[in-house]
Amino acid sequence: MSPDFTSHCPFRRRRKEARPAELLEAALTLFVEKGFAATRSEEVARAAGVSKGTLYLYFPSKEELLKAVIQHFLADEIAAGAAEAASAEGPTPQVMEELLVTWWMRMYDSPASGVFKLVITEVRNFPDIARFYVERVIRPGHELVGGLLARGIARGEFQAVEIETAAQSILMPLVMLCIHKHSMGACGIADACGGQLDTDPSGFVRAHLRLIFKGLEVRAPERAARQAPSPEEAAEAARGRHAA
Amino acid sequence: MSPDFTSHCPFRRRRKEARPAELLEAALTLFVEKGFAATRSEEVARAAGVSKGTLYLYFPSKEELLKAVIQHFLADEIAAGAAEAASAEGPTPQVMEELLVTWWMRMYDSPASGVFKLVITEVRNFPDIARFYVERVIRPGHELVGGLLARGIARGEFQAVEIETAAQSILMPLVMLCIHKHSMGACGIADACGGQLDTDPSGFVRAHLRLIFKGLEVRAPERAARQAPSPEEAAEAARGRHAA
Amino acid sequence: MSPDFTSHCPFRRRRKEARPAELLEAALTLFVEKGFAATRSEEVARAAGVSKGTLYLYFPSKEELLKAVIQHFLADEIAAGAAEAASAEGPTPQVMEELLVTWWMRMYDSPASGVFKLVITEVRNFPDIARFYVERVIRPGHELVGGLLARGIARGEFQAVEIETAAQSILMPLVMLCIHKHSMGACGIADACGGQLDTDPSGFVRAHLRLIFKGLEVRAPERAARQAPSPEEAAEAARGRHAA
Amino acid sequence: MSPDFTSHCPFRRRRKEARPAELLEAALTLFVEKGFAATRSEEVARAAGVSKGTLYLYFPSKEELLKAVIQHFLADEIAAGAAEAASAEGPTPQVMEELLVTWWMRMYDSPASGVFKLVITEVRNFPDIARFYVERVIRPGHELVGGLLARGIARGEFQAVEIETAAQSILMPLVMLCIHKHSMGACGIADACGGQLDTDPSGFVRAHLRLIFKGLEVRAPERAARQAPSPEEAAEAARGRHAA
DNA sequence: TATGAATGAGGTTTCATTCAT
DNA sequence: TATGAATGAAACCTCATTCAT
Repeated sequence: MSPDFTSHCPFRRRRKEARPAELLEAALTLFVEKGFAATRSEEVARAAGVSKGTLYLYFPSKEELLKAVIQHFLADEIAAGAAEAASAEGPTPQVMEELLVTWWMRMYDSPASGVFKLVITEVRNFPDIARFYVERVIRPGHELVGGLLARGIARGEFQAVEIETAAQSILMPLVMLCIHKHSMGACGIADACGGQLDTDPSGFVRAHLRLIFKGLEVRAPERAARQAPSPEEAAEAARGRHAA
Repeated sequence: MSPDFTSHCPFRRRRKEARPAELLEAALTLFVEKGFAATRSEEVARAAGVSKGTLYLYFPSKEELLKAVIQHFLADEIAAGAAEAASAEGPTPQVMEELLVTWWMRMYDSPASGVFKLVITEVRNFPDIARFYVERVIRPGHELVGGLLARGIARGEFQAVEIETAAQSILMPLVMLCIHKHSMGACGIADACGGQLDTDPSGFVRAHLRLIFKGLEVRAPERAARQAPSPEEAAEAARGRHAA
Repeated sequence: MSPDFTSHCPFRRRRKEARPAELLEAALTLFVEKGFAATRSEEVARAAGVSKGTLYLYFPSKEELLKAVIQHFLADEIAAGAAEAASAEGPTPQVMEELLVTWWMRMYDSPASGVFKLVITEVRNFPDIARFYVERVIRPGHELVGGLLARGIARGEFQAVEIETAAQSILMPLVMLCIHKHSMGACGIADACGGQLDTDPSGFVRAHLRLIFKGLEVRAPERAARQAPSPEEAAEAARGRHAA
Repeated sequence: MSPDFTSHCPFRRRRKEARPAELLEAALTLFVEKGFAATRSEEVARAAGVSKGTLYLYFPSKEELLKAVIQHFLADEIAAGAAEAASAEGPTPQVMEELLVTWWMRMYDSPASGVFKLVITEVRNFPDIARFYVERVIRPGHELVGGLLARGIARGEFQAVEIETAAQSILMPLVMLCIHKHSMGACGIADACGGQLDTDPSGFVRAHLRLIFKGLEVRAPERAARQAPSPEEAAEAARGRHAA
């Protein structure tokens, strides 16, 4: 009865093929903003520019939509960046800093940054999510950081710390940065948590990593350095101080 | 004018006074587990051992119950612990370690640990929450840690780092530990994030703080001090490399 | 356990005996104001200065309270005034005017005036009410007015109109006056229906009765008193008389 | 942008357009019968042949449905009839009688007759209603009758009575007739108020108007036409005239 | 007798999902 | 393929009534 322009019209065809991705992105945004249960499926449809019924042509239920959202953004955005670590050259701290800052800020700026909040919120209601998340986010993330830590330790650049725990200390603030962006950070309370999180997230990531690298304590050797540093020590200290 | 018979009725009175706390605890547990929107108010009532109607004798709406939950557990549990910092004696790193481990593990083991997840989840839907949270949690927490950092710097124990940022690096993993407890950690996936988070949270807190204190990098003076590694040191390094 | 002062305390005893009447009056006021279904039984209790439970010591249910309210105020206030008609002396129009104005304004000023609105509102939900109302209000009212009309007709003071219908024309505006008091008249819209209803209800009753007595038309004989009617006027008057 | 398929679907469209009116009529009937608060919104839906949810597609709440009911039936039925008065020709009493009988019986027979009971019942709970009612019913009604009274007075057909008060005397029984239809009259008590109200409402309207036109009293001039009044009669008549 | 905490049936409203077009 | 009207289960909340004190 109503003529089907769809198959003849390249614009519409493009729209049709783009639909699932548009729906997923709209769903991610809304689920992250309001939570899964508090988001109405019609809102998702409207945000993607289609009607309620159309949503159900692409996803059989709201719950399947949630799972698809998480899979999609885990697969595309998060895992992608992790691969670049292997080929990196140079001193491990610098490699690690550049790699993590680059990787994480891409995450932070992409819609995928919301997935962390979403997963935290919904894992207990939809335990399937846990499997994806462990496999696609936690494991790759820890392998990336753990690999770099192991390399640093092997090369004598890092102390022989317990790798898993150190990876947590490194990664957890990065994850919190993304969570913050989509919770407190979206509430418009200026400087809620110390303004740097909102105003200069990559600066925070960098500062965090350097604190982890250098440590907080003023250690004996540095005080020793006042007496007589070796030439190597002096050079390294200079570099470190400069960078900090 | 009308005599208050309630005060003559000890059983009734005790229940009436106990009810709000029972309801708040039940509500916290369920809101943290399932999220606010996905928790039915009748579930809260049943979990507190009363009927649907009774809940509404004490809280005028589900939303007010949420706000009361957050206020109650922020006020009672979180802020309480923060006060103990001022009177501490001794070297700042040890003081800080003992204080934070004690404080945070009390949080972690109490129902209040769920508030972090709850706030993250709901703050955008109920922006009133943000104010409480900043005033009662974020600010006291940062003041506690920031104060200790400032003391350490003043005493020459710590390097002159940017206090706010360092406080974030210190606190964020602690917050993540609580969030983890109520999200992934409650999903029954063994070793989801490296088992230590679930099996030995206080060990993780301690290890995290020591990493922050000592730093990751092997700095020249340390190597210089030893010159040649002892056989034990060499063996340990090898094992570390192996583990990684 | 709680000492029973009631039996020893004259004030309280008086209160106890007065309770039913206080509850009935509070109930009437609220039922008239908000309607039966929209009035909560606790509101009635509070308005009477007792607690929810006490209401149920005197009336077994909200519905029985309604019936008691209507019976009480029909019996006491309305029927009472009707008896005075029989003994009246003098020309029927004056008797009628004085009697109806007096009787009705006592009604209008008493809480019983609300019963009309209440009955209209609730008869269909509680058909028992209809019986009371017909027996205690409609029949006595019509007998009062009908008796006076019959007397006037018998004495040649009134034309031989159909008594029932004329009684309706006389009484309906009086009933409407009471209804108005408790509906539009209570809405604070000045002059909603022509201000006289609100500002001078007895003036309205009197004017209404005089209009009924004298009629609206300027009749031929009156003009005849002034001058001789033209043939057309006579014809028209005849037609008018015929139509009547 | 998104094509409107609704317009291609005549069955659907017809239903969608018909629904509001069907719901309004069902709501009026039930609200008048049982009162607003005692009517469940599902009853309204079922009476209109739709499900609970569908009602809420057309009206955002039960309260808005009430307001829509009153607006709809005030606008359509009541105001409509009032316009016909201006163009009428002939002697004012006849014009008035024909016009009011016609107008009012159309009201009486239409569902709109219930609006009077509904407004009386609900106006104090929803004061917005008062404004509509005054503007759309009371004012037009009084203007219609008041205009005819003024015309009659100007032409010397009517005595110079106070127009507002006389309009009340004329209209109030008509309003009561409608109220009666939906309260006592619907209770199945035969002859509750004198059977004519139920069996011959237009007869009542006509009789009421004639009583108002002619008046009840047998007046001196009429008797004068027949024979000379006795001195007593003259005295009594004088007294009567004085009082008036 | 008087209280008011407690109950739970029942009311209003929402929303995931279906389906005729 | 796309729509949005329709549904009804289920959520939130109210309130008449009970009952231990």
